[in-house]
Amino acid sequence: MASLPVLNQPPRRSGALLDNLARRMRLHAESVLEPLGLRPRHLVALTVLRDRDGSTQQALASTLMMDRATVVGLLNDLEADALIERRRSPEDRRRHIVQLTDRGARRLAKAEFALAAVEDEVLSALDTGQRATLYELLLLAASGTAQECGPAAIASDSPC
Amino acid sequence: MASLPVLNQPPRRSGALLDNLARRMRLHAESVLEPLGLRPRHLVALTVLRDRDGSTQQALASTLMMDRATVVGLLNDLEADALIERRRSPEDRRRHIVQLTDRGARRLAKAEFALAAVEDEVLSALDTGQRATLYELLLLAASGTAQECGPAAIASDSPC
DNA sequence: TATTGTTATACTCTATAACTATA
DNA sequence: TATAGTTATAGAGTATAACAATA
Repeated sequence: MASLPVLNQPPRRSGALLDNLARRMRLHAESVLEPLGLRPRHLVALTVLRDRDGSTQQALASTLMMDRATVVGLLNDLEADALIERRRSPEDRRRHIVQLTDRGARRLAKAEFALAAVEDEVLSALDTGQRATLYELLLLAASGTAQECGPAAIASDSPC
Repeated sequence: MASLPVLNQPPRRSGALLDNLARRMRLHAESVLEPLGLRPRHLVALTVLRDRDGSTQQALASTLMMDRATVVGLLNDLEADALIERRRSPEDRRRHIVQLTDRGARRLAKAEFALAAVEDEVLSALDTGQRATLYELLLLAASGTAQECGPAAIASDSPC
């Protein structure tokens, strides 16, 4: 009978690799984003807001898997630079509707253009096709799940 | 003449997606790793040490893209739990050779086994084949480049 | 009473710089 | 003089809890 070598290997997970690669990308990106007055977490937020025009802060926090309070500070930065706008929801005046401004969209496009060099360097071991595949898988994984769970919900095993 | 729609799209980058997905994975992983006395960054270090048996702290810092000083604290945690060992290099007594202990290897395997559920949840939008592809691409990207650059080196544009 | 956004505070992770020892 | 590891300190990023406005 043939051996089953796969069973003898530890079950290697993507988590640690994902952590490591994200860190490399973030460190390289920081210096590129600095002249644009942005930090990596700002870019993540802007990217989400582009795809989802008009989000409440709460919904944004869920998508980013950050606390509401953390998002407040993040949006303050972006609003101070007029990259996003907050307006009260007419239906529910407790809510703020957050929207990317034209200026914000332009800044984001500029940042993504500048980040091409960073991606080239960090993903230098991947060819063009592999990079495209990676992007598609990341997009599918990130948007497909749509986990509306914050850290607290995860820890408490709530269904969310 | 046919239009070139691709040119009209902003050049979307993987960086933000990578950040977001890594964050989701990390948040979920934390609660699973807690009973094992580990944190996500410990797992990243253990994973590297398994593949590269006998590394100096400096080399480990380069791979993890962390400062040497940060690695010291990280290894202190792991050594206190006897998951890694430090011994002086005979050739150069300034160096510490870091090695995964048997106990450390067992703990890592245990953690990776426990993290299967986390990966199932965070990558629920991906089927088995897609997850395997993602793992392979991440592994290739992370190990292929072998960027021996720390944050300082990146910022200063040194060749490293 | 529950929810949205906000503020104030504390904690974790990390980088920077100064120190020791070896080279 | 340069390098490996360590220590001490400061900064960024985040979560938690308490608060105000609204539902």
